[in-house]
Amino acid sequence: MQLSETVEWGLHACLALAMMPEGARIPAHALAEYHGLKPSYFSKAMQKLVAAGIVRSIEGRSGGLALARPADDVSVLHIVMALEDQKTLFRCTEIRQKGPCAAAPKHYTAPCNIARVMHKADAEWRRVLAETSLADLRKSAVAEPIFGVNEATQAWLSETGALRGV
Amino acid sequence: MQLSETVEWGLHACLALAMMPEGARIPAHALAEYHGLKPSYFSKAMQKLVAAGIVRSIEGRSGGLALARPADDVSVLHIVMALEDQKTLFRCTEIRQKGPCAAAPKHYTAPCNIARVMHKADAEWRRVLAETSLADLRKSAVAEPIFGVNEATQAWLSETGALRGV
DNA sequence: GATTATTTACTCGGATAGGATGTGTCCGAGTGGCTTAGG
DNA sequence: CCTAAGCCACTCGGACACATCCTATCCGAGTAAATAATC
Repeated sequence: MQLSETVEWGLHACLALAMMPEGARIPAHALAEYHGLKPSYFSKAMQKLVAAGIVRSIEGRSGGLALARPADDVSVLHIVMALEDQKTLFRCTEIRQKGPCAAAPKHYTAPCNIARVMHKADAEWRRVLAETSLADLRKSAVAEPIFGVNEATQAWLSETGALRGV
Repeated sequence: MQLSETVEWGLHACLALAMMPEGARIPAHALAEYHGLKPSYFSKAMQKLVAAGIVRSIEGRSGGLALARPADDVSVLHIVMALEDQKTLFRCTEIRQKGPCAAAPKHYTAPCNIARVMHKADAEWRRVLAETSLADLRKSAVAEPIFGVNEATQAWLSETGALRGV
């Protein structure tokens, strides 16, 4: 029942993309290496984000990945749902309509009280995730830098030449 | 990432147990048949609830299952967590500490902003589930009866003799 | 008739397969930049 | 020197294995009731 590990990857990757200057792009394998992740599987997660219209892929020799929309228009929920195939946490199979004592289907109009609670919790979960955008994450990330990481990142980017289109 | 189907089973089963008179018990296979579920796998879900101290199992010839605690002391969250092995939805593997640009571990004190958002959403999800107890579910279930189900249930119980210890 | 030992039917619980989903890897199609030949 | 064609390196995307967890099933250990034997 746990979220796929690619959710964490995708969130960190999107945050990194949001930190890049406008018009810049970075290859998927470089983004994976930067985060210490397996490039092959990481690219699969990126594919889902591309399919969802969150990330844009530039093909060709100096291609790479970039955000497809402004960071304000991408919420954490968008990313999570894209990577989890838009599935809800709880699924109601209407077992109350099964069994020897069930009534005719016409008598079941409203969802049962159990499904109501579960869906309410689900909605609250999504609400929190929808409240935070990539721009918010970028803002707090900038406000709370980790010692030396920014410098090391700049050096690594210029050293490897992973950043294109600047 | 979806919750196990046994979550729905366990919730409906616990609600059914909460509807029973004090001191009564019902065999697991009868509870499964009543809900139209596969008895063998259903019993596994019940085992988890027994291990969690939510359901009590009475052994022997006229044994069965019953709630181990008053319905007020069992929340929906308790049941869900028992069936999902107490796991959190999101798991942070601290990938920010990996990769070529990461700083020394001593510099990572607070959780990262991504983990904060995810855990906050997780907490809200749990909060909603913790707010509702089995007693609440029973109350609303009694207030919104489905046409004919109560009568059919009483008839089925006396016909099969599934209810013991009354 | 009451008590006790035995049988028996029925319960839960764990050990054991099968299937779906998440994880991991690889290679090919396609594109844009670089090289090079020509004007 | 400038232009244009061809080559090449590099990109993403999908096709292909492996592992883990969820799903499903069965059978055995153990218990309490029912039964039978005894006092």
